[in-house]
Amino acid sequence: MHEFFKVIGDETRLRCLAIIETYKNVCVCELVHALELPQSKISRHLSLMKLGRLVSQRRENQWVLYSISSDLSDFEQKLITTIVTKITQSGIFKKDKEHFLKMENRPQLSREMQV
Amino acid sequence: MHEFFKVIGDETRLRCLAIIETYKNVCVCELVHALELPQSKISRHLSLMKLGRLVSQRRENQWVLYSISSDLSDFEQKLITTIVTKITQSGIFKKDKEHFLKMENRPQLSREMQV
DNA sequence: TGTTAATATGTGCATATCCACATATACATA
DNA sequence: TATGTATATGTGGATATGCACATATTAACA
Repeated sequence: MHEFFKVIGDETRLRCLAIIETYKNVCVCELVHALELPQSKISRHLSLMKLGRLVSQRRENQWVLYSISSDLSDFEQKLITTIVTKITQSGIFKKDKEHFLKMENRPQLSREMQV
Repeated sequence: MHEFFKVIGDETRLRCLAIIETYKNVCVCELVHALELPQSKISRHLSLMKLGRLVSQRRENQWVLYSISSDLSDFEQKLITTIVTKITQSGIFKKDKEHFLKMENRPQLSREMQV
């Protein structure tokens, strides 16, 4: 249980989680644009989140899409929803979302939702 | 926000939090007995939790009583309740509680609740 | 096959975290 | 004042974490 919180106890990972939870299937380069951080940094944090079973990945052509892991417990699922809902109100996340949406040539990815 | 999760992203701190949330006003030596860990370890983790504003302390005679901080946001308060309720079901916490209750010469402290 | 875009990883470094052990401090009481 | 109990902290060492930079890997496509 503490492992779960350890994973989200980092700003970069929390911001990634919020974008992924919001847009459902997000590739690395979109996160790089949204958070304005080096690609290697994003990639490594995603690896950690994958190790912690918070997210899973699948490849779609040249992109690797990350999404919230489907084999989380109901408790963990609900926690993520609750937390992300809260984060969404913060200034940082609003900027991340802006940057995400303003990204030029955003890849056409299969998403469950477009916000 | 991630700071909050960083604090509870540690097993010792999560166990302390659960005992404190359950028994309301808990001294260090009770936690030492409950978790069966060295006093200095417990004390340091409590310091971290205090730094993170999760708990506050007050002295009562020779004891220092820790309790859940009262100036947490509603959101954080509710999170703690939710999380502790979940932890309470785990084997580790049941043992901690047992040890807490079996402690000999448990100091007579002012508690809001006796479980 | 060569090039480009997307992603992952090797590496070295700085810093943070966690721990045990010893010691200091605070309080109560004889 | 001396002693015992409760708590906090100094210290050094082991390990983990986070980062930037460079490079490797994978896929698409000319």
